[in-house]
Amino acid sequence: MPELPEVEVVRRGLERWAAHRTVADAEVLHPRAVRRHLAGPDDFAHRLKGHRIGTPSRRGKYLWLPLTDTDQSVLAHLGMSGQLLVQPHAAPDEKHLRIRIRFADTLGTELRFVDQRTFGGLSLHDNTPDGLPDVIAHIARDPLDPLFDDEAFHQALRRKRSTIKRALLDQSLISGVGNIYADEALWRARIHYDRPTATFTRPRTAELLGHVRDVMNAALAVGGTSFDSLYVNVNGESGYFDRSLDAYGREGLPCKRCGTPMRRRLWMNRSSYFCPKCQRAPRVSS
DNA sequence: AAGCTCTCCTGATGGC
DNA sequence: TGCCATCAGGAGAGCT
Repeated sequence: MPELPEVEVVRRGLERWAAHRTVADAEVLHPRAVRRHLAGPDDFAHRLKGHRIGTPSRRGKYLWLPLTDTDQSVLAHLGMSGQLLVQPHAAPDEKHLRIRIRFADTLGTELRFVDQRTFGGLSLHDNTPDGLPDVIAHIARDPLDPLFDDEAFHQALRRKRSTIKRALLDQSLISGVGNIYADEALWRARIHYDRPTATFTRPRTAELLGHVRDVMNAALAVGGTSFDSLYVNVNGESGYFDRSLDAYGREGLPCKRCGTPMRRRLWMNRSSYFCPKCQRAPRVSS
C-alpha cells in the first residue's frame, strides 16, 4: 500500500531511470488505468508521443512527470497496488500490465504501469502556475514538504469537529499519510485514533507531526514498506520497513512499549491497530 | 456545508 | 474440491 515514503522511492527511481528521456509511444492496455484522463486512452497516448520527460515531482501520494516544452504533466497515482517499473524491452509482460511507455533512445528499457486492483492510474493535465497538475490543486502539502505549515494544520484541527485519524487521512489537510503511517504515528505519539481534533493543544499537534515525519523518514531510509509484491521500487525491489512496524498488522502481539496485546478495530471500512493501554480511548462525549 | 458512507477492483484466504 | 464471504484500502462521488 503505497503511501508517501513508497511514492517518494518510486519518484527517485523515475528521476534516475526515466527523466530526460523522450517518449516514442505509449500503449494503454487497460482503459481503466487512464480513466482520470477524460479524453480517453487514444488521446492520452497521442499527447505523450514525442515529448521529453522532465524531473519527476511529488506531493503526498501523487507524483507527476512534467513534459518539457509544454505546460502539462503526466500525473500518476499508485492506488492500492500500482507499480511504475523500468523494465528491459525483453522482459515478459506482467500479468497486470496496464500501460507501456517506450522511449526514443537506445537504453533498452521501457516504463510500465502495472496495477492489480486498478485503483491507480495515469492521466495528463495542465499545470497550475506553480507547476502542479490542476486536478490535484486541492491536495495539501505533505509533512516532508519544507513549506508545510504546521500552525495552519493545528488551526485546522482545532476548527474541525472530527477525530484525529480521520484528519490524518484527509489529503486536503495533510497529504501522504495512509492507514499504515497513521497508525504508526499515533502509536508513537500515544494517541487514540478517535481523539477529537478539537482537543489538540499546540504542543500535542507538534508532537504528532514530529512522529509522522520521523516514521516517514525512517521508512524512506529503508526503501518503504512492502508486505507482499504489491509495492516495489522501479527496479522491482521491496522495501524493508515492514520489519520495523510497531502497530500496523500487530493484532494480539505485545505492545513494544508496555507488552499489552495490541488490538484491531474495524473503522472507516479499514483496520486500526493500537495499544489499549498506551493509547487510551477518549472520554465518550454525549 | 462539513462530515461521513459508499463504491470502485482483484486476489489471497478461510470456513463449510 | 469447490464455492462463497471476507478482507485489503485511496479517493472522490454522493448523501445527510
